[in-house]
This record gives sequence, C-alpha cells and structure tokens, in this order.
Amino acid sequence: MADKITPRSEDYAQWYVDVVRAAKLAEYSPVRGSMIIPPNGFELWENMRNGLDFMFKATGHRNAYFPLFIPQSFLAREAAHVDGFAKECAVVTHHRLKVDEEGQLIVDPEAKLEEPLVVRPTSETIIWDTYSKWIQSWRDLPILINQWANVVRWEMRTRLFLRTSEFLWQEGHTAHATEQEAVDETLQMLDVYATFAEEWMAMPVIKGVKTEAERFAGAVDTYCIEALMQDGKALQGGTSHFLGQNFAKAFDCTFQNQEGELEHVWATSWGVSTRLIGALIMTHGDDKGVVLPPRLAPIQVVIVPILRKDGSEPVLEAARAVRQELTDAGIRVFLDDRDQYRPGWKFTEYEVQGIPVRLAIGPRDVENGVVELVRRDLGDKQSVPMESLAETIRETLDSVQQGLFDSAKAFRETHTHTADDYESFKRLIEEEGGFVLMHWDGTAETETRIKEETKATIRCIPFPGQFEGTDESGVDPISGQPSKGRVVFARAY
RNA sequence: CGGGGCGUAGCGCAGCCCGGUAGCGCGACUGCUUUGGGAGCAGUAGGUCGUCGGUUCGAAUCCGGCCGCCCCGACCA
Repeated sequence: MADKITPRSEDYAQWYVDVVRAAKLAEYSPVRGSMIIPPNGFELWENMRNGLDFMFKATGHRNAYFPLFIPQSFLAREAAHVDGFAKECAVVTHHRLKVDEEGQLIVDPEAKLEEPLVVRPTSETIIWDTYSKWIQSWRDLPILINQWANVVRWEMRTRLFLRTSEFLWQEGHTAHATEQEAVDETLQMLDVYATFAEEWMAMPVIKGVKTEAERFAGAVDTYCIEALMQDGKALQGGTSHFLGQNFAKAFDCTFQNQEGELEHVWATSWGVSTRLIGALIMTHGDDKGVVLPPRLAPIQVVIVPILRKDGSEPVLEAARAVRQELTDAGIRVFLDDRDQYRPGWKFTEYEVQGIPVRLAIGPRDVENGVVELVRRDLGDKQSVPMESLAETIRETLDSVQQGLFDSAKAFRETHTHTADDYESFKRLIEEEGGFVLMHWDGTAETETRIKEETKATIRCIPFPGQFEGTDESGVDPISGQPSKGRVVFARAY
C-alpha cells in the first residue's frame, strides 16, 4: 500500500514529515535530533554542493578542512560569539571508556581531558587562531577559504533538515586587508547564494540585512536570503556575515600594511546547510510528494517500461535505446526495468520522490514510435515522438525548472502584503501569513514587542529595488517614530 | 526544562480496563497467475512485549523505579 501522505491543507508539519520519509530523503537515527541521510537525500545534497562549490571556486575560493574539535578556551575569546553558542555546545571531556566491575561499559573517570573540547558549532575560532599564524603581511591577503563539514548545535527541538543537532554545511571564511574588500566579499557571497537559490533550487529569495537581534553572534552585519514556504512561514536560506575586525582582535590576527603599520585583518564568513533541502521540499512539494527542480534532481528522467510476458523484449530494447540517447545528451536518467514492481507502483513511487520527468514505454508506443511523457509538476500525459527525444526532454526539463520558479514566485507575490497600521499587521500575520512589509523605527523595543505579541520577526531589511515602496521613508505605526523604509516581517522557521 | 502522547515482528498498530497458548495489516521470502496508475491467490519465515524490580501458581496485561522517542511551548540556522 501507499505510504500515506497527510494533505498539506490538513497539517502542514505532518505533511513535511510524511514527504521526507516517503521520498526517502532522511530518517531518524537512534540519537535524538540527528538524522540518517540515505542516498536519495544525500545525492540531492551532493548536487547542491557541486553547484555551490563551482560558484565558490569561480569566485576565487579554495576548499580546506579544519578540525571538528575546538579547545574550549577558543570559544571564549570573542564575547558575543560565546553568548551566541555557549548554550548549545556538545563537549568532549574524556578520551576513554572502560568496563567496570559489573561488566558495564562506562566513561573512564581516569581519562579526563585537561581541557574540554567543544564539537564545532561553527569554525570561526579555530580558523582565526590558524589565520593569525598564516598572516603576517598584506601580501598574505586575501585568504579565501571554504570548508564542507558537519557541525553540531545541541538543539532542544529538532526537525528533519530544518533543525537537527548535527548538520552538514559549508562555511566560507575569508580574511582581507581592508574593510571595503571584506564588505564586498560578504555581499558577493550573498549574491552567490541568491543565484543558487533562484537558478538551481528555483526558489525565489529576498536579499537583505538582519537586524541586531537576528545577527550572527560576533558579526558586525549579517546579510541573508529569505524564502517563503507554502504554509506562509519564512525560512532563512543562507547567511553571509561581515565580521569586521572582531575575530582578528580576539585572536590577535594582524598584518603589516604597505606603510609598515600593523593592522587587524578584516573578516567574513558565510554558510548554507542541509536546511536548504527542507526549504526545497517546502517550496515545491505537493500532496503527492516532493517536487525536485531538474538542475538538482539526482534522477532527472525515469523510464518505466510496460512489460508483458510476451514480447517485452522490443519494449526493453526501445527503453535501453532511450536511456542511451539521454545519457549521451548529459541527462541523468534511470531505467527502472525491475520486474518485481508493476508500472502503476513505479509511477506513484517516482511521483513521491519528485523525479521531474517520467517516460513510459509500452508495446503500443514502440509500434507508434512514441513515448508517454509526464511532467511531475503538471502531471499531464503527452505522447511525444521518439525522434529527437533528447531535445524534447532537454526543453521539458528547462521548462519544469522555469515553471517551478515562476509558480514559487507567484506564490510569494500573492503572499506578500503591506501593512500601514498595527491592527492590520496583526490580522495579516494571523490570518494570511506570508511576508508583511511594514515601517519600523529601527529600535529593538518595537521589534521585541512585535515578536512577543505576534510571534513575527523581522526577517530582514530588504535591499532596495526588490519591493515596490520598501525604500520610501515613513512612520513606524507602533511608536510613531520615523522609519527609513519598510522591512520584512514574518513568522519564521 | 514544562505540557501531552507512545514504547508489542522490519514498519504501522490491536491485545492491557477484566492476569492464563502473543495477534492483525503492510512489508519480506517461495510458487503460480498477472503487468498502460501502488495486482490476485496459496504457502513460509519473523517476537528478550523498552528496561529493572515487585505482586501472583502464572504478568505484554496489575504496582513502582528507570530509560528512550515523538508532538506542543520557552531557545535557535
């Protein structure tokens, strides 16, 4: 029987869990808050990683690896950073187990570490300790490094992909001679994320800067891309931080400039995580399952042959020929010729998994020189000629990619509202969800009050030009104080 | 850390109130028939009933302790 998927309209959170499970993207592990990522999920991550990695390298970055364990004292060096992460760190205190008198495996109390090791929640500290050794002169700058790694943040409440205690991500850490160069780098990487989100994930995003309350612990400015999920909640998809000289000062990282003077280095860091997979699911999924954008789908086209006891050989031959043609054209294709499942079962299975295009080839199709093509996003069946099939598929994949982006963008537009007074703001947040644009006086007081009263937070102060009228000055409807422009509010993941 | 729920076959669950041979569905395995939207029939295998203790002739069931997981809140990518 089919794995039951709760309809989105009934219970969106349950739908999400059902879909992740049914599409075999992730499963729970024996340890609370950590997850197993089977091939379906991991190949998706690999494709994301490849896309991003290419862009990182195209902008001059190189990959490196820094250790999982960080001396506890390192984390304490930057005050704001401690505040931000101390509450959610896993700490290694011992290095040995032993079997006790009762035969139980226990932590050996004799094997206590002199200094506890923190499992990295992020790597700024270990990296800046290293950079301080690498950097002496302005000639050593910039340093443009990225690492692909796992990190641990001991979360109280977890959700598959969206918030797990251990997750996979990339973290870029760069060092610069000037403030301007570091700021430029921060913004450049934000652009990389936005491009990736929109062109690869088909997920429209708002670019903006975080308020002080939402800022990364230790950053001067945090920039972000914010996406809107189908249930009207916002999701932060990636962040890029201008760290100023905070970490350079904490780790005494200086360089000698061209005038021979010692200066602190300017820093950035930026990251996206497996959380993006959650964003992808909640941007495009439907009641039948996941919907994957072709550029990221591990399998772009699945071929289902309709086999009969008599005369299935011509069908298989045709299916293999199609597979070859598409493979040669650089399309990721899978021929499911397993006899143990019937075609209907396979149709449903690949819909759950979100494969963008399905081809069915049966005896009738072979006779007529056609294949049946079904787009995952639209679901309509069409018969297309075998002739120049690769081209047809390529166009179809492009069309799916574009179609997903367009409908996600249309959704965001119909779920973005403007509020001019607090009452209608509250009504919009409560009843409509989505992004609400409203004037804000720039103070933490009103921001906190709104959060407490409505659970909505300022997702970002959007860059100019993304919304009509957000850059016009006005009045904060709560405090009556002047506002430089509307900011983006929403309830968020 | 508060509130709620749940631990019984790989997965989902019933059985518990009222103690007495551990069951159902899905999945798996074998065979046959099927195959254009999650096939049908027949058969087979699979269990320390979360854990420790108590009550009892006898505990999945009653009592107590402990452990774990999920959901909702406070906190966060």
